[in-house]
Amino acid sequence: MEQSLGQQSNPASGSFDKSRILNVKPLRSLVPVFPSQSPNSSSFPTPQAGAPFVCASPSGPFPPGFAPFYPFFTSSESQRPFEQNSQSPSGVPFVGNPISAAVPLNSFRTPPPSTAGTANLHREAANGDAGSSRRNTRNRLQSQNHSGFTEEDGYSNSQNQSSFRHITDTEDTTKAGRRKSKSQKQTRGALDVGFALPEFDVDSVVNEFLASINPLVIDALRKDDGSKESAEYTLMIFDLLRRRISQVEEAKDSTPGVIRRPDLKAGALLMTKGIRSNSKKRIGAVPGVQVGDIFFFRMELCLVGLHAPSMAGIDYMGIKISQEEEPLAVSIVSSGGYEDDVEDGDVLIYSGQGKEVKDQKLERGNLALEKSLHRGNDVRVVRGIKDLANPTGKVYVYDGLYKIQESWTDKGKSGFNIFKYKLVRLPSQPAAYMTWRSIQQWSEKPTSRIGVILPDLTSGAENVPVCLVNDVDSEKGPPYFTYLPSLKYSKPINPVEPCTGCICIGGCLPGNFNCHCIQKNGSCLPYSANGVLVNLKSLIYECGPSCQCPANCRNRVSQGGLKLRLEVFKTKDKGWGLRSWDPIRAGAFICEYAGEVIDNAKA
DNA sequence: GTCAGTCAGGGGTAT
DNA sequence: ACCCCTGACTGACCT
Repeated sequence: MEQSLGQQSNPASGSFDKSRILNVKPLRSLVPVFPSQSPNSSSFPTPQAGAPFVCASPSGPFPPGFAPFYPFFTSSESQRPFEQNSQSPSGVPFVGNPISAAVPLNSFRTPPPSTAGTANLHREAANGDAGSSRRNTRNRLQSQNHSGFTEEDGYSNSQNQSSFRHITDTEDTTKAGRRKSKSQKQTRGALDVGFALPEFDVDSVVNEFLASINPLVIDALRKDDGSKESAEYTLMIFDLLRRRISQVEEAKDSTPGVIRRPDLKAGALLMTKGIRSNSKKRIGAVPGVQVGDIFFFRMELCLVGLHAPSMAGIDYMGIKISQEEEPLAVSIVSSGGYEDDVEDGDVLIYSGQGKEVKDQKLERGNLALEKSLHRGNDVRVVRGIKDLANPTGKVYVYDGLYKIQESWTDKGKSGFNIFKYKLVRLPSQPAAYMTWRSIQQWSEKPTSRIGVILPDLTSGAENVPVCLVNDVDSEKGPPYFTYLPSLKYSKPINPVEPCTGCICIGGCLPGNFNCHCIQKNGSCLPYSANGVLVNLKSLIYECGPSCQCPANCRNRVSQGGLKLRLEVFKTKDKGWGLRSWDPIRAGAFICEYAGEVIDNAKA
């Protein structure tokens, strides 16, 4: 996506808001990434003019010559974020709502100062809004209706009811459907809510979501099968859909023990709709996918055509050689499921497929790897690694092309024969997996990173250290720089109306429509179980000190402070920058945008 | 917090 | 129908 941001080196004209947020794919390496200088000949709607660091909102407004590059409907309506009931041209509520100017969060971690003004400010902020930003958001707050909902997400209140109403009338005659609706009734029966409940139906939400995608983008995805844009649009749509499904399913049925797989559901839907990239299998590099690209789900590998099987580790295809067709391996995923040997970053010892309850056979993927050894074709390798920043998750890194050098059979721990394949990485490919291996070392011992000036420039102000690094010249740090973990006000802020907290003793849970904080967020918890924002919203209400939920409540994500390993680093020719050692999922909280608050006059 | 165990899944290939 | 280096969830275990 960084390439979409512009091609010239002139500074931004200032005619649009740089603080707006994009839903972008995470950066893939520790190499500084800047907007591409190369001309873009894609069929996708991409900007023609711009500059490095130019940042445009998904929904505009766009500078001259800067076309929208967001796959959802945009209209002049959507550019007014405080508008009630914003609708797409087709009359469908926007799924990806316009995001207003970024709002600095007040720190919940620092104890309130003793002055009355700032104490009030703290209380106000902790109720889910931020001091000075409250003034910015007053319009929105005034647009709340009498039920206490904001209209911003397009799914609240009366619209909610109409959006979801027909679902209750829809007969689901499947077994699963009956089971679900039964449990849904039980859940609802236990609740005594004083307002009309929204009816959550995944199918309807999915249909609304799909309807909100600009058909031109879907058309372009089907025609342009294999480009950077098609891969990135596909992944962006997948992740937005996955998070939305996850949110709706949780709110609909929060019964413990129900295993939900929004990744599979979102993936299968996009597959059937043709929203995918490189649907035709091929040997070698995949257009639009670069060495070092990271993925968070196996389904993403399917969708961009990197590795087709949703679970299996070996992907292969039949290749006609002279008269006969023989299977050749095209890609493998090394994920630690077998006794692989990954000592060296450029060499991978990969075990054949077949669970160790009997001798493995030379068939399917194993046969394909054997044939590829003899034919000498390139094999794509994806490495699965533990996501240190998110212990429940895994990260898949595309590590480029390898060749199979030899194969043998070995006795596994269980005593059965397993096939082993030695794969060697082709030279002159950018570092990918090895970068992540290095980061794991740095996390344990930051001083092992080359060019470290300070292991923690926050001096302990954050939960995790932020490294200061310069491996390009001798400068010892950015000038005129003081680290502030939270907002600093030059004068006290006037208090605003008090907020009512929730009474969720054990923490706010999805589906609890009695929760005041969930109601304020449009009857959906804004965060997933691992703290990722599940829906595009311009304003989130977190729990505060007047709430009875604990500090680890799911609705207190930003209050947990920085969790990612960041580093401030020197670039070759563009000054100092900030990057992350940890992979950052779309929607994840990174850090508070803190600093000294100045008024217009001072600015 | 970590780990192993459980289980419902989807895409693709083989039959 | 079958295969498979998923991923969400649970509960035992440890610190």
